[in-house]
Amino acid sequence: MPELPEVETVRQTLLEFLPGRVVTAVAVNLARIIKYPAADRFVAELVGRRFLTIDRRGKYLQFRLEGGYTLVIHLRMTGQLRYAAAADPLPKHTHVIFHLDNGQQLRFTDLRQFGAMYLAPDDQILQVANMQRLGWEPLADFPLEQFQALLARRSTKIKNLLLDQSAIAGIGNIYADEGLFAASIHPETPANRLSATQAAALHAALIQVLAAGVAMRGTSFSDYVDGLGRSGSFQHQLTVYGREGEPCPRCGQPILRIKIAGRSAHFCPDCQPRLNS
DNA sequence: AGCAACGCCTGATAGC
DNA sequence: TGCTATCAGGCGTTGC
Repeated sequence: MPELPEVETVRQTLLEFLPGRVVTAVAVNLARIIKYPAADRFVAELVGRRFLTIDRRGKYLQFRLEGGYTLVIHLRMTGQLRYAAAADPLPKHTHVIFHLDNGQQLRFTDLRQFGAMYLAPDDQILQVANMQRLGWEPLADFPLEQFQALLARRSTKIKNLLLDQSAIAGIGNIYADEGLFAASIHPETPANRLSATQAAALHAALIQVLAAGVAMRGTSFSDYVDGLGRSGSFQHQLTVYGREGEPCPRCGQPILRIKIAGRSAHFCPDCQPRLNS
């Protein structure tokens, strides 16, 4: 599933090809992907516009367009954005195709149809895409003391807090589990039971695993590929995610998987012990 | 306000 | 073999 490192890798890939290109036509084959405005207006307002650059905020891609508009795309679980030649075979579940003035295409493919697109003037796009709620950008703006203070006033399980996009933007299930293992913290620990030292270790661990994920061009665990359809390689570095029953890379104990708030959490029971009452 | 459960989706897999 | 049930989970919504 695309999290911060995967979305960042897609951004970097597409940045090599999209700036300067003009949208000549847009085919919307599944209208529910277009959240705002209605699909016909979405198409009408995109055609003729030129891509300027691409930004990322959390797991959201922001395509800056000529004329003061921004196109926001969220890949959710299985979304893929690929730059391809018009003659390349069209993958199944391709729901939106942006035709470009050089004959190439930007294609959005999404097996589970959870992905989302928004188009609005620059000064309205954050509200339209509900991005104003997003919290710290962990690789750019992640103040340690404020993170420690947030943990101290929240009682929810730390795994839930890491997945809360209004706290930290861009962490999903894979990097949450990997960060907690790297910091030796049990995923069900109440946030306000962590010491300042543990919070600092978690802060450092999150930055470390996210940066490693970017350096390895993402985790291709199931569906993820970059803007040219290429796999990442962080899946080979995973310590706990998807490794239920396999030995912990640190101590050899079998990795456990439990459910926390409906999501799976993977951890080592020896290296990530529960706090004593 | 904080927190948790549910719905949206399809393909892979488990179980009968 | 072929069917059905379950699971995967990001985020918006709903409700406690």
